[in-house]
Amino acid sequence: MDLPLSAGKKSVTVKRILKAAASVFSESGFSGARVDEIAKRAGVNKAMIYYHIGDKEKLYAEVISNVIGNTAEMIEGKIKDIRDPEEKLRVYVRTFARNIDDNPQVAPVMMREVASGGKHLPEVVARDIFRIVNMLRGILKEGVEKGIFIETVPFLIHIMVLGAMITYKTSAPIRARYNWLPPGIRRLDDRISGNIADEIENIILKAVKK
Amino acid sequence: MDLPLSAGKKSVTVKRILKAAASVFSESGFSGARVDEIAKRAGVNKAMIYYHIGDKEKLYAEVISNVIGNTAEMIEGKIKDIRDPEEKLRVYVRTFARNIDDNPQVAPVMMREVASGGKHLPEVVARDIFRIVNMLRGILKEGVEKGIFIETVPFLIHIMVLGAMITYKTSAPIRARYNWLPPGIRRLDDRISGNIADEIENIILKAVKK
Amino acid sequence: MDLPLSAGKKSVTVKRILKAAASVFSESGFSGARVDEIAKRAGVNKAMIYYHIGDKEKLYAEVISNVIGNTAEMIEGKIKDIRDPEEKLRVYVRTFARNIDDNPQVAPVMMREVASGGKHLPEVVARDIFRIVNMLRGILKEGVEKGIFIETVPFLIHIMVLGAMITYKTSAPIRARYNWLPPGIRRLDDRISGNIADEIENIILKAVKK
Amino acid sequence: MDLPLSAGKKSVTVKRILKAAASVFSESGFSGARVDEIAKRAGVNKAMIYYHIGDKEKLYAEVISNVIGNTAEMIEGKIKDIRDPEEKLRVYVRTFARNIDDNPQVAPVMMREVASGGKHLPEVVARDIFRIVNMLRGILKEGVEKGIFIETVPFLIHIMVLGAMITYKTSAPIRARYNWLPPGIRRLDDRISGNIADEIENIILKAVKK
DNA sequence: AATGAATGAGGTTTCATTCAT
DNA sequence: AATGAATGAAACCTCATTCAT
Repeated sequence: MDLPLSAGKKSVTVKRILKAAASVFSESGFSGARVDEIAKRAGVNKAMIYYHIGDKEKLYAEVISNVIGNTAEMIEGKIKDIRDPEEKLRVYVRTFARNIDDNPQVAPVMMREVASGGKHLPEVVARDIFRIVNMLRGILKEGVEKGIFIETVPFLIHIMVLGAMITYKTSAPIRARYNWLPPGIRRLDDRISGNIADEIENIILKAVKK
Repeated sequence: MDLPLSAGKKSVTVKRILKAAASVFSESGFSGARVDEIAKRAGVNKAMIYYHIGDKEKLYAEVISNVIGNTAEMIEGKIKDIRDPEEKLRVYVRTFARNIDDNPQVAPVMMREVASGGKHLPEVVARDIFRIVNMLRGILKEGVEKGIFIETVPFLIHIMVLGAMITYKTSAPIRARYNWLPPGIRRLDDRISGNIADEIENIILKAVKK
Repeated sequence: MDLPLSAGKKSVTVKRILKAAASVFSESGFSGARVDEIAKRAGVNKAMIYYHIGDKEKLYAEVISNVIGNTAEMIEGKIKDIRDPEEKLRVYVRTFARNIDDNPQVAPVMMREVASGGKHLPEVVARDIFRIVNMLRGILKEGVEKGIFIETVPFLIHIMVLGAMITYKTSAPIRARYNWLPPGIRRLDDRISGNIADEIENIILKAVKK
Repeated sequence: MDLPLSAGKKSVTVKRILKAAASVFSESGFSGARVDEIAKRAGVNKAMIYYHIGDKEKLYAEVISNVIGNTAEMIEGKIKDIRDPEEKLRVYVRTFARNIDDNPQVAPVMMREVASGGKHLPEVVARDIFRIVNMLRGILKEGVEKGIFIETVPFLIHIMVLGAMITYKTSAPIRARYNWLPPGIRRLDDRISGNIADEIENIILKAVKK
């Protein structure tokens, strides 16, 4: 499945800059990122970043949009043909997991963005996220109406899924570092899709189902 | 109940520095934080930071230890006199929530620390966190043995609780910003203790109970 | 004859930085030198020093290499075509003197470097100095074999020539300062080449000859 | 033989400060020396330095006077009862050597002082040094009159002795560092008194004698 | 006399941004 | 579109000196 990062008719230079920027920002955050490092990884001259994109803030905004925008549409696509609310909820969780796995920058970037109070979050992206929560509300509501789900707070369910996933994902390097950790924690894969997503799916569904 | 931030026989100056540092680091992260700003908020000459504590890295490590260390002991204290695993689990969740509410730096600092792959996480603190997960494992295991819980992955349960709470907490300012958000999301209090913690408690227990 | 300071294909900016650095370091030593002052004298933005060369230590090492490296080769060139050991020794002394006169930074930089136990002396430069002593040993040995010199300790001879010259040279400003000094001391030129070098030459040769 | 460093009725604290200062200044020079380090080595509180002595410049001046002042008198004492100019000259050299050996700070401090153009040299000390040169002139003149010495430039002779000795002495740690140096250079003791002083003595006398 | 804490000026280094080519 | 060099502001850190006790 293709990922939205660097889509469209961007020049190859711009694409490389954005890709490099995404990786540097995701590793170091906005203030920790160095424009020099981004240019180096992109294999382009630093001045090109300013020429093609703009200053650091502009660049960051661009990255954010690429990395955590456009998720809603993707999930919507996956869900629209499904009837059963339970199955919809399962796909919702799974798609989320897939997205986080396939775009390794999503989790750290989002975490930092949240931690900083969304200081750099473009409103477009906020709206996109809201659309996702809304979608979930629709699923849950439908389930309640059909008598298979109990009443819950959709936003909380969303936060639990999202929070668990990004925390799980980003904690992988930390867990890998300490060899005194038991295998049950340390060896857990850093992929969410698969076992972890399944487990989350089950927990959420058990919590939500009548 | 007293909170661990700046306990012990530290001089008043050191306490003020650590407090100021905690707030600045939690707002801006390591690279975003300005030593000048920390000194200013502490009402202290900048050189005093170096005199009493050391450089920025050392200061950050100190803050981390103060902010997210010593949580294990606190939770253990709350739980040790309880018999019933279900009640233990509930108290576990509630205590966690209380801690996050009372120490507003915990959530953002921890998120960023996780997002950066624990680059600055002192091992002591990592061990402390592990102790917490271990405690949870004990609770869940006891519940399984007593026939009231189903088998689950303790670390995942921990991550769901933790992830949900810190994400919920830190997302408050973002949610507050957009007035096009429905009250159900926007007006949700930024406190976790109370409704939110209750809801999380219920979800987790429903997911875990036979 | 061209002097080694700032030779090669260095950019004009780098050359200016190194020249300014040499003069400031030779006046004030490593700790006393101010990067600001070096930038100012070089007519260059301070950041350029870091861009082109590196930090203060690196800059100092570069200066040391330029200032007191490459002396051996120069002396070797002057001596290789001479047969007579006595004449060789005379040229050795004279060339040394010329070098110290023409590169006013040599003497103070070397003195301070020695005084500090060679804390910043790059090994390359140490080897270069050793080569010089070795050359002198060759000359003295040849003289002994030809029956015109007595046995001496080459390193000591070297130290006497070198020590006398750099001490003489650097003491000039001090001598000039006190007008109660007799002309025989005070007015002595600060140039070594000429009278002073002749005198040293004669003393050394008288001491060494059978 | 007692050395002049910290003589008189100075309090024990002052003595310790001056001793510590001498060692730090001799290792690091004026700008490189840290008042903190001096206080630490003296085992006294930093403020005491200002209370008892004054600022860094004052402290340095004090050290200089103690370290390289009072040499003239000592040499005069050693020489005054000797008749023979040749023997006088030998004792002159030997006493110098002893002084440098016994006061390890003399050589580096003097070198740096010379290298910096005597920026911090108190005039008293300059006069003391002049007295030494004058003494040497007397010896040489006497020798010439008695028909045993040839005409030489006294200051140059002085510089050769002094320069050789302090350069030899301070170069010891550098020579010790490089194990590729031949034993003839590397293993040479760092003491001057004895072999080295003898050799210098002989060279100078051979150069000076008719 | 002595101490630990405090101060402010200034030093080194970094970094986003722009310029000239 | 692209580059290497340049800039200035600001960040971090140090250090001589002084203060309060």
